[in-house]
Amino acid sequence: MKSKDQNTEQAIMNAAVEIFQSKGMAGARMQEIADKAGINKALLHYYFRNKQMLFEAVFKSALGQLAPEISKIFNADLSIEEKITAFVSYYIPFVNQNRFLPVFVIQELNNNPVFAEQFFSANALPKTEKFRYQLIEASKIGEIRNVDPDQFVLDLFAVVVFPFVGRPLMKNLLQKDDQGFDDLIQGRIEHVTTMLLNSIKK
Amino acid sequence: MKSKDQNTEQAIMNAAVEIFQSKGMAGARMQEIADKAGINKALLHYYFRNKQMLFEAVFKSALGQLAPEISKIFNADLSIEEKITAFVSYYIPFVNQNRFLPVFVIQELNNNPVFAEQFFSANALPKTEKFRYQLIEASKIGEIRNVDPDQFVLDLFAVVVFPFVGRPLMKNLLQKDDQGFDDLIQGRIEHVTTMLLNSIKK
DNA sequence: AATTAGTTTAACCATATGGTTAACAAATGT
DNA sequence: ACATTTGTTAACCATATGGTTAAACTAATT
Repeated sequence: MKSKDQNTEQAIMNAAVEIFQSKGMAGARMQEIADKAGINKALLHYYFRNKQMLFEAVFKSALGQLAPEISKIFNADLSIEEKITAFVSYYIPFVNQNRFLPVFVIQELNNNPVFAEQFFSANALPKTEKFRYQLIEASKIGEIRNVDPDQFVLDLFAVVVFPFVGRPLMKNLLQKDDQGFDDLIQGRIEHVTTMLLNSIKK
Repeated sequence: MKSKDQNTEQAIMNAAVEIFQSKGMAGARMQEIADKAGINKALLHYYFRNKQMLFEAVFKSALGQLAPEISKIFNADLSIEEKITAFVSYYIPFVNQNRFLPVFVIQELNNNPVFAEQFFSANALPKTEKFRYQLIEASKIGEIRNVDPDQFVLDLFAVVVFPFVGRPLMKNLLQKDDQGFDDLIQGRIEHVTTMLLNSIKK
């Protein structure tokens, strides 16, 4: 085998990430991915039988890292504050390094029933029950403000994920350039942590 | 002219909304839209010259209602609390009635440069400067906690928009069925309002 | 009844696109 | 050395898709 085999596969994955990210599954073109990877289109089908399989490979590789870690945090033996802090501190930098993921997931989950099915059945999702239970208990004993745990988990993901999903929109709305928005993301871990903790403080 | 002309156009728009929402611009098929509208594909091109124009028509019709109202709220002569309350109370029900919008915007803004350009140049976006200025002033005089106004506006949109964008994801994560998630949305206006106000309270 | 303008359709066209084939090139094993 | 396996390419194919055309149909208008 040629020495290139590893590099080629990686080159394809990298190219696919970019194209899928910016065009979505439906909008992505195999030719464009091949071009960006600097190879022939047939070679794409040699490494990844078809578009769907390439798509899945790219996707799983990125998501496989994220979900278990989040699950671990939520189910660890930590206080609410610690979990929120850990979640935010882990999630934001990760997504910042894998910006294509959220738009990708959102996009395909909304558009692609086959994908959705596989996605959910692949136990890719973190379990949040324990954390939500913790919230209920804490509010019972008056440790935190009375809050619907479902709403709070929704808030948690919202403030963390949305900046990446809505980046083009918010960039414009807040009149930032790319640098300025990146700076905002940089400061987001701290802001979001205190803001979330504040919102449930008694 | 036949009496049907209005109905046909509306039927097309309705069909297009559904298809564009669930498939995105790239994934939508003119044939499918025609089928759903109960007409011939050629008739689609008779009413809307091409896919792009149909897309824009559908989009503008929905967004045209939203942006001005948001702008009005942010620039009105209201207190911070009143603005937050008004924003949340208006935005959530509206998006709930036009669920395709956020995914639509996010999707195309991330994928379709032509769309992005038109979208931003059409002054479709609310101006938030005044509101952000208000936040700065309020924190200066100690009326609210010291908070980065950009981050807060980001939070504002995040907690309001994300549930609709991330619906399939969060529905699963929180183990809700459609009814359950709708109930959550229902309670969201109140939750989000208090949570946001709480997060900046001294 | 004939004309006209607007509406609708079936059939068609050009092209883009996902995917295949067959042949060639480079490693690898024997 | 040579046969075999693996990697890579150019050319090709079938189909899906956006869009067009020309003719038919409908309903007012003359």
